[in-house]
Amino acid sequence: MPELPEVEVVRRGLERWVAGRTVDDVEVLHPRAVRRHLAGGADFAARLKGHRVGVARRRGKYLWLPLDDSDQSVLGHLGMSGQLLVQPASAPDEKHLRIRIRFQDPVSADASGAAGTELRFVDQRTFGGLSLHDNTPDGLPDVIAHIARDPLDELFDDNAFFTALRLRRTTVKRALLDQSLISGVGNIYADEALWRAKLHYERPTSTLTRPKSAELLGHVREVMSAALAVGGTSFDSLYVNVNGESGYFDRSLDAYGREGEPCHRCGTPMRRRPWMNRSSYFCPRCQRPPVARRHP
DNA sequence: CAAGGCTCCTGATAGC
DNA sequence: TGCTATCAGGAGCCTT
Repeated sequence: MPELPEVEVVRRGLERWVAGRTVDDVEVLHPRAVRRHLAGGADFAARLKGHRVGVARRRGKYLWLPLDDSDQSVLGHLGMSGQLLVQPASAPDEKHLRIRIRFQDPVSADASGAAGTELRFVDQRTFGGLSLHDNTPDGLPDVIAHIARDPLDELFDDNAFFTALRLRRTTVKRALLDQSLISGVGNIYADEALWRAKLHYERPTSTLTRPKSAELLGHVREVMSAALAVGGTSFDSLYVNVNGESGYFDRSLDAYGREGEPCHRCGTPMRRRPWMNRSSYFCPRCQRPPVARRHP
């Protein structure tokens, strides 16, 4: 389940292996993988062919490849189970291969070592996909203009985030997952940051003090930076990075997936609660539920 | 307009 | 054994 750190690992892989290469041919093997490209798979393939791709960029969980010679970008989202793999063209197709992008490689071997490889979008659950979009003046694909900057973005506005939290009538975990407020945080790192901050997931955002909000944001940054340092998290065989390597940050998770196991701070068995058609993991002692107020 | 719920999808696993 | 139910969940879209 790729969140910001995993997507950043993929972005770096794309920068290393794909930047500067020219698209030779595109095969769309599953229509759902291009469903955000409204003109369809054939149009997507035709429009990409012959274009040179630039350095991959990322905002939150979205990443995109700017096309050097146009004002458009190939936008990608990994969804639940998406992978972008750089594979030798001779490698057998993956079971869930959805899109293949071949490049025009020089006949003579170049220094990058990328010659002879192709980019593959593999996705079991088909929540992810690729699509082509016009860029905004900021160089952002237009369809993600509503996505907030992520907490590792140096232009992320901490004060605006605190103000928004105070004004929202919602709970803290919903706010962390709201990509228009702060992007890149998913269910796993939300639970991790809330555990570190000793905050219950249903705490109303309007009751957070500025220092507590700052502390929470600091924990979000720390947990993401730690994950990035080890190459992202992997919980099953579905997620691997751009070169097919699994991450291993899951060994150091404190909350997510630890139902019944002792809290790493106080030893109390961790709990899991159904929440928004998914799960929230928390320590019932360290993360006390908010006290209901009769007249808010 | 903000907030919250629904839905898309496949495969692993549990339970009967 | 083989079927069904449940769970994993990002984010667009719809309703309230």
